[in-house]
Amino acid sequence: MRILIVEDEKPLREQILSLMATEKYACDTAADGREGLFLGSEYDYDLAIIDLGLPLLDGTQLIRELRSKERNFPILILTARGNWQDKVSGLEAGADDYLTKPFHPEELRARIHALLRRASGHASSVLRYGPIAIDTSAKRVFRDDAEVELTSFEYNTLTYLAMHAGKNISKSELTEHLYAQDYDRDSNVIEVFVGRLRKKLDADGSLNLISTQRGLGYRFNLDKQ
Amino acid sequence: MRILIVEDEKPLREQILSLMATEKYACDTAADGREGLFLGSEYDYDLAIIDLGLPLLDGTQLIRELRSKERNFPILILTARGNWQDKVSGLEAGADDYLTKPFHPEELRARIHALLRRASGHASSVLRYGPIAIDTSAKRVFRDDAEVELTSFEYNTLTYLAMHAGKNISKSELTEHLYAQDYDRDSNVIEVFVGRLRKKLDADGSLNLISTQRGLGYRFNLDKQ
DNA sequence: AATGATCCATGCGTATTTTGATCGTTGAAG
DNA sequence: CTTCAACGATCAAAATACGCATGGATCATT
Repeated sequence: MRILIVEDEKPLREQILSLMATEKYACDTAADGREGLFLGSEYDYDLAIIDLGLPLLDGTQLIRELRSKERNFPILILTARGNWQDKVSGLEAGADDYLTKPFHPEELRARIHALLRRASGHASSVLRYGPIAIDTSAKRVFRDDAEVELTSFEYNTLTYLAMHAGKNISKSELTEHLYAQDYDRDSNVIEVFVGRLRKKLDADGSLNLISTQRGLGYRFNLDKQ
Repeated sequence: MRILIVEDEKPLREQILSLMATEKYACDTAADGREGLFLGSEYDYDLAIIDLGLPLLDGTQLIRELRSKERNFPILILTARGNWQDKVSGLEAGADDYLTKPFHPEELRARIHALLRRASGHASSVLRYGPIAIDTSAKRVFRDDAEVELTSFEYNTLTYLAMHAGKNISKSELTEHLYAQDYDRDSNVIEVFVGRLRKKLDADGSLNLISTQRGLGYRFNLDKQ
């Protein structure tokens, strides 16, 4: 999951960033609205966290611009306490949720998790695909009720594919969502991780869990239940 | 599109209903929260419009119940003017947008459109041309509901032609769109791929899927639906 | 420092793409 | 009605690019 953080106050920005890091989300940051607009227009994020009080381009305006460009990833806005009008104008501009500063890290984590879950069209936090179950809140994976230990990249790769079950996902789409901005594109990490996932979750290949469409990408082949 | 309307005041309910009728949406109505819960649990709507002030079961509670039952169609809530707390608790319960009463019919229409559009953002965008279906987000192609496996160049050639259905597309236009700039022009790759597409998708030629306009290019002959 | 995770380089096998040779079609000119 | 030339279709072989496995290097975390 790739997240855009637009926050002008450095300490808060860093705090959010490190929180996101513990969750293993790939993050890009912007310190003002204009930079946020650039990044948000340029890349396909899974979620954006936007402070409403921003220099150069107001948060509300930023959201409006992003929405008018058909960027429709979920947006969580941060507002100063008690500033009802701001929240509402933010929501009106197209934000999906808000959080008042100061906030508990735990709460931010929960809201982001909820937004990501909803955005992917899954209501429950346990995704079932035949014998494979993914608990997205605990970040644990099971095959036939036995837990399969995955590393965080293996887990992220799997969930991204599973949340787009049936679709061909190109390697570049995977790298874009699993890694932050500056990532060396020509590498075969993705192949390696897909290989590991196949080995760990479908060693004998009987599930045909992840198939490769040469030139088009990978496809998670189990139906959601 | 099927829409659930939960509103206790009869005049307003009728007004919304007639507005929705002009939009050709199929609507069910409920006059209280309990009835709303029954309908919302029973049927799979594309959207629900819910007034927060409801008899028998509060709107917020209704939303919570629906969400807990994994009904995740978008929900638009109606609130009395200036009742900030209500909006927020409604959004918190799982609503997607809100509108304050009284409202302009035009505004309700716009918001519903926006919500439906957003909700369909995750549905796969399938282009249908008679018996041929192209799922552009999954990059998969079907003929008469059976999947046809295409290679990436075959797929790209097909989608380019299909997205310009009815028009003559010259071979040079195709090469320009399928290849990076400097491509060796005198080659018959395109002919080969068109041949493969015809064989895979219309082996007996009964569809006349892609016709050749000698000297001008190729034409995809099915109408978009 | 030790452990585990992630990343990178290599070589191999194979699906896909490209080529080139040949054959079929078309439409205009003789 | 033929002939001809230009264009497109087809096929199989050749070239290529792609993905995979593997093992070792690097990086992060403890």
